[in-house]
Amino acid sequence: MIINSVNTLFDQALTKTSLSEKQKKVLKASLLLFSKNGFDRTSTKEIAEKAQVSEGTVYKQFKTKEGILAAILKPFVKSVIPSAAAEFITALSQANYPLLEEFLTQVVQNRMEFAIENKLQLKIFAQEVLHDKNLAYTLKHEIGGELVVKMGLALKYYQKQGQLVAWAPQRIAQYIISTVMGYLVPCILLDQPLDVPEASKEAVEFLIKGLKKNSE
Amino acid sequence: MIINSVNTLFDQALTKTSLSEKQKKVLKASLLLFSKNGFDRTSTKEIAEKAQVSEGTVYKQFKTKEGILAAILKPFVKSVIPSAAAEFITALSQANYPLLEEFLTQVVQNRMEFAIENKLQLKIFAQEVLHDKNLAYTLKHEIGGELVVKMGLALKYYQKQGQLVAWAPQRIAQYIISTVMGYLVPCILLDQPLDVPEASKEAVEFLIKGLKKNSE
DNA sequence: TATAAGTAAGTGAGCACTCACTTATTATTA
DNA sequence: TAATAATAAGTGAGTGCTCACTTACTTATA
Repeated sequence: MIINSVNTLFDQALTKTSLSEKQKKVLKASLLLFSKNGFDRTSTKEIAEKAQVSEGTVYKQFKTKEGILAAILKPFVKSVIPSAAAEFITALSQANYPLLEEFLTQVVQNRMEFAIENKLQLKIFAQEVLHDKNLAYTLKHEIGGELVVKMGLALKYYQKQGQLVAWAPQRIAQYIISTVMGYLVPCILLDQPLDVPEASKEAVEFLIKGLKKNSE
Repeated sequence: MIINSVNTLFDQALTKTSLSEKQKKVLKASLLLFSKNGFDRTSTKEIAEKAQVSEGTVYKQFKTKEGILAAILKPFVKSVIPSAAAEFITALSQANYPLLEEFLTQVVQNRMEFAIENKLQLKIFAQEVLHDKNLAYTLKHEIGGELVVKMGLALKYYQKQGQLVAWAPQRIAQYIISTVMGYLVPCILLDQPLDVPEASKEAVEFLIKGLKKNSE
């Protein structure tokens, strides 16, 4: 199998780097193999073959196999917080979304699209999180914590508006994330397509019901 | 570190087998090492050391390393469906067809306890699911499908009663599972304790709001 | 005494990684 | 501009090490 037009967002990110064509092929091949078979069940020989490159070339740029993994995951992880934060802010500040439902629809749909575009990286990240407690800790406290703070700003706005239950932002964020994950997990595990507009519509229907402030 | 009183339920299951003491120690050690470091990052030498047993002993009973994994996961996976199905039935019949909220509380609390008791196996299973698409397929269609059918019986009852929204049982089950998973994942990843009564109370509060039939 | 359980030193295969070398690209100078 | 030097990119046959698994043997049990 030849590697071409696999992961659009990933390809875009690659063009911005100063890597040679062969090195980019190494990263693409690694992304595919790691996500399919796992980091530990992928040999550097396999990577070289899939990238149509010698094994020495693999090691010219990336000093270790872990280095390849880092080169794949770092840009992804680093982009999660900024892109999500930006999404919350635009959704809010545009003031286009006076209703909680509109805000949620926009954010849920956008985050689902982001996840689908990065589903290979997400799968590799999940594999690593299950192997490395430090990474799990980072995910919860640094990434998760930061996201809750950013999202919390928006949530508090809707709580003041009386549209959203008065639960802790952390708790509300958890429900939003886990509900969205419910749609993403099968798609990531089985590499199936996801009807994002339909899924986000359904998810938001449930979330709104579960999170709206009951008029008393 | 010595292996003792680690996993109560696992220990109980072990006593029912015809394995020798040393073989049981092999399984216990493997359970701990696999869940902590992952299957691929655990060597049979490490297992033997942790079990205070020679490497040959490991291979007397379990012909391959995969065999050890199967001996750990099979009893767990096989018990998921029956124990859940039994729980749905007892939750319904014991309290003589309780309110949806009472049913959900009972089921959610019970399943959370089951998950916590088997969290090491669950973590190993998750690792494997991310590596093996066939296993992911089995999880979704055989295990998941079966559970939805069993749970669906109860859900349909509550739909007829007018207590539960008229969404597809598959969809409702997904929301229940993902909401519960939201509480379980951090605890499984970081090996932290979970206040099950509190967590299930919170989860049900949200689920009831999101899933109750709106009186029209 | 026969069968099972346990041992520890192998064994060969596969792995991540290296190194001496070749080829391509860029910089420098006549 | 052409020739050459200097640097970088790429190659593939190693290399040593770890790993899953075996085997010849010893000890315990029925």
